[in-house]
Amino acid sequence: MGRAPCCDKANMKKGPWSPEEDEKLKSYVEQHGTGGNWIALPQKIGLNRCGKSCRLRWLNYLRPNLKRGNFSAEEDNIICSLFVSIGSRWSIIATRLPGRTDNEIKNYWNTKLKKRLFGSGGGAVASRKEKPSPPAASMDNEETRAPAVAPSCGGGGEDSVSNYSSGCSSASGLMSELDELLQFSSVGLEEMGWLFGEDGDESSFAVAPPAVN
DNA sequence: AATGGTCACAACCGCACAATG
DNA sequence: TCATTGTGCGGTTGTGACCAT
Repeated sequence: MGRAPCCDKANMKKGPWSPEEDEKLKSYVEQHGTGGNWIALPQKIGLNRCGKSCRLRWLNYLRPNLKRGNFSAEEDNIICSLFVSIGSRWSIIATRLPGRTDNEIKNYWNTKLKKRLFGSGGGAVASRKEKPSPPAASMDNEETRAPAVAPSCGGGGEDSVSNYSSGCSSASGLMSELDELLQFSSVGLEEMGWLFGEDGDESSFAVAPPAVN
C-alpha cells in the first residue's frame, strides 16, 4: 500500500504564493522556528497550504541569506565540477554554494549550464531513481548521501535550513572529500578545455566521466 | 500590434530514507 | 521487528516574461 498523503490535497491551496502567505510563514518561522514539524506548521499559522509546500517556500525563497541573481563564473565552475564528480546531487552541490538552493542550482543547470556545456544534446544525467552506473563510484553509496540528507546537526533538524548556508559540522568529512573532488574536477575540466571554453565535447563526459579513485 | 516560440523560475509530485512508537 | 509518519531530495510541470516574426 502506498503511504498516506502528507496532507489533504483536495482542500489545500496550490500554486503561487501570495505576499500575505509569505509574510505569515516568514514571520512565524523567524520567531518560532519550524518546531520540527512542517506538517503541523501551516495549521498553526492559519495557512491553507501543505507542509511540504511551506517547507519548500521557506527553503527556496523566504529564508534569510539567500543569494539571488546571476551565478558567478566561480559558481558555474563549482556546479559543473561537482556535477561531473557526483552527478545530480543538487543538495550536496548546494552545500558548496552558500546562499544558493538546490532548486535554484537545479534550475540553473537545466536551463543554462547543461546547454552551455552540452549544446542541444542533453547528456548523461544521473538519476536517483534509476541508480545507473554513477559518474563517480566512490561517491555513489548511501554513506555519501547521508550527511546531506540527515539534518542531524544543529539539533534535531529544526535548523536544518542553516545547513544550506553555513555547512554542517557532522558533514565535514563529506566536505573535505568534496574539496578534493572539486580540486580534481576543476583541473580536469580545464585540461579538457570544455568548461566555459569554445566547443564542449559531450562525449568526454557522457562516456568517460573522471574517475575519482 | 498580434501571435507564436522560447526561456527562466517557482512550485508540485512521488519516491526513498530516517525517526519514532 | 515492523508499521507509521515526517522530512529531504530529484525530476517534472506550469506559468509568466521576453523575444522574434
